[in-house]
Amino acid sequence: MSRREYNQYCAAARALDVLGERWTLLLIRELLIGPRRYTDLLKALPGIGTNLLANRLKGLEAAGVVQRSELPPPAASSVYELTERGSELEESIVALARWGLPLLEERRPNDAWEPEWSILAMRATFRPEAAKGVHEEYEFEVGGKVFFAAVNDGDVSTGPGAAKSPAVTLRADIETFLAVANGSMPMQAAIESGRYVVDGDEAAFERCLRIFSLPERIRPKLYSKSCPT
Amino acid sequence: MSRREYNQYCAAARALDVLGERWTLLLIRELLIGPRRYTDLLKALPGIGTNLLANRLKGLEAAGVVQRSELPPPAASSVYELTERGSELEESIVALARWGLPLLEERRPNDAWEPEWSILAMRATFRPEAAKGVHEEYEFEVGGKVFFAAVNDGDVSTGPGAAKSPAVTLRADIETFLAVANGSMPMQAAIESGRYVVDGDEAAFERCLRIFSLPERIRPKLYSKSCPT
DNA sequence: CGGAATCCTCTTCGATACTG
DNA sequence: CAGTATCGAAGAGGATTCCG
Repeated sequence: MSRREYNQYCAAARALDVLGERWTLLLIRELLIGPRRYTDLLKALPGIGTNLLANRLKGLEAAGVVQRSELPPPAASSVYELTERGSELEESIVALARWGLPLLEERRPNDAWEPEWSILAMRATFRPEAAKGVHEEYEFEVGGKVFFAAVNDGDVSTGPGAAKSPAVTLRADIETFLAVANGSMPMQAAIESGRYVVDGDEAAFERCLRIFSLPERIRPKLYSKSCPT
Repeated sequence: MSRREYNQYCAAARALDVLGERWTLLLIRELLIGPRRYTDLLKALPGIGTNLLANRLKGLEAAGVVQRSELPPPAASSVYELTERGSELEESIVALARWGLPLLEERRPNDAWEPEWSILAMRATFRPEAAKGVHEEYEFEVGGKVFFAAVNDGDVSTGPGAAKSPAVTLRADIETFLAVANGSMPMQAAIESGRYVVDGDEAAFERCLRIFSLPERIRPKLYSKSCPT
């Protein structure tokens, strides 16, 4: 019952033997954000089908990429999480995401979106050259979910939860957050409409925007769609 | 007739909508080495099946990742090559390959291997910290195929063909080259057996080995297999 | 011979239903 | 909540044929 393999003595092919099936890399993306229960994963991956999820988890567990762990008694439930080896996939997934950014354009009617996905997206849009000498944290609250980005010179770490001491806090509803993020709504307009709220140091806010801006080449596409003149 | 898509407003998911099908990333790996004719691709991807290859190429062409171009009259034939956008996948594929290196272990009986694959493999095993201050080229000839690596401080470029002015030239048959590369045969033994020939500056040779060595953590696995004592 | 289109079988996917 | 069982639909893989 061996999984289909490529039979090539090539590191990329061997990686794809483990990761190349449908859903697998998205499942790992989900676990990169943090440990998740089975049903959380089902919800975060609409369309996966419960048998496939179970198969993938089993395969990844056998491959040493994922492990189960039991939560302590009060919350008697088990979660899936990445092993250390699994966490090393972050680099690959962020690289893929970076390549995929120009494909994002506007959100389509059936597109799912979870605020947590920003946590990885920000690592993909992070521009080290704009972050030289910057040491500060930003906090976000989108659709009720809180996450942070901690910039440290040319480096960034992001995650769920609050920042320790944010220089700025940004709050928005999902639609407004996405419209600003993908460039189809100017930040200025969003703030004036009251649907985007910024608290904290103004200069830090400007830095935050520069550090996590989308690559320039995809902005024109977006603007030309939403502002056809 | 729409391809299966994930319907997630997420850069990684969008990238996988284009790249996630079976064979696609390996096909791109092949084109990263250089332009290829249809039949070259069939040979380099054993098992793909001609209809799948045609489908994948069509899909990637539609996605702007691959383009066809006609060679000038003498060699009246057409080749497939990556567009600029397609070439930007190098980072993602090298990241995947780097993650897959520990899975390589020994070559299995049915594993295909092409000398050209070293061209990408060397970008995956390249260790920038070992290449600080180094500016020189290495040339390789394996199974009759020639390729080079040009190290430039913390940077490397690799490709098919001869180096301009190699500091060292390494020559070996396929089996010996692989055995040394994956650590199951000591370089010393290979040279002494006469199946591995090194020409040029001795110090440069040592640097070359350090710069492109496999990560330490996978070496013990290999040695314990081949030297069970 | 290079570059596919067609046909046929087998596997995998995806959705729903069902179970501890 | 966390999966297993089932089954039609889509995709993969191999062989063969077709066209220039």
